[in-house]
Amino acid sequence: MNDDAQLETDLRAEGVRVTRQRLAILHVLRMASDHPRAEDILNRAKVQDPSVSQATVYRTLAMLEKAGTVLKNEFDGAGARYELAGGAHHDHLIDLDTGEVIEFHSQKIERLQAEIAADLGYDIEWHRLELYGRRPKAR
Amino acid sequence: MNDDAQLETDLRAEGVRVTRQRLAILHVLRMASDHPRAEDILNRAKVQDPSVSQATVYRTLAMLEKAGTVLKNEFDGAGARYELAGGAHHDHLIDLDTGEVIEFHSQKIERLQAEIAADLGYDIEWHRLELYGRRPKAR
DNA sequence: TGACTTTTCGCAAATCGTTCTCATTATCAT
DNA sequence: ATGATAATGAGAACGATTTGCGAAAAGTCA
Repeated sequence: MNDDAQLETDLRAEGVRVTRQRLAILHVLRMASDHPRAEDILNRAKVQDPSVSQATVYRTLAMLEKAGTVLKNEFDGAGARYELAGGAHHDHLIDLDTGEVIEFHSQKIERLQAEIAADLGYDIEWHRLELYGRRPKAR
Repeated sequence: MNDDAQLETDLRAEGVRVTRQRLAILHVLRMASDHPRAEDILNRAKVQDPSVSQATVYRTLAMLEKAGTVLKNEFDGAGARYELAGGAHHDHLIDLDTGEVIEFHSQKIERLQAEIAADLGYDIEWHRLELYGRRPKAR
């Protein structure tokens, strides 16, 4: 149901112009099961519409991020990696050997974070929790 | 006891040449109670030794990081911020209004992280936990 | 559909923090 | 002191991202 046509409708609802390039980028994000970088998104979008440019990818991602449609992750090393928002909140575990990104969520940790911040006199606006590890070699 | 002279001794022990610039940078780190950026470190080090250059600051920080003497934090926005290692492990809470960095530690969260990773079949190599918040305005 | 206004686009140049090159200088064991 | 070698300063180079600008599309209204 939340197909490309739906995404298009959502864009219009926000008074944003629907362009071929934007649809191509959104399509890429919808299809992605990994957490692609801007460069990956550009390459994949070009398959659908060769006219998409780097600048447009960045501009569109920034715009979608502000709109809350995509999440921008700045993991360790290289550039940012993106994912479509929409699901439930989650944190990430990055496989140091493969670069694979695994999503997880812990209500307990979230609660503890809020407690800690409260004790220090703060309200959390957002947080970043990333675990970097490797799968132990079979022995 | 862990004064500049001590730091110098440590450097020599690792077979590293002790230069004026390196001592100046280490001195800055020792005096810093905040989490300065490379640029701040450069400016402060220049007070003690005007000959220190940007390149040397980065080279020295990279070297000290590898040696485990300093910790490099890549918080949201701008560039990396550094701190002398040596204390106990801790995570950070960044004040979104002032940029101030507050350190905290939670054994419970650490434990939960390890559990989660284990459940997913991973050993954590390191992690990054940052809380971004603001002090609620008095009302 | 055509004429018009506004947004978006592609391209190339500009940023920004950081890293590298390389000729010169400083450190340290002798 | 002297040489072998490592470290330095200045500036160019880098990689990811952003921006300025004239051209090309999208949305509007008749």
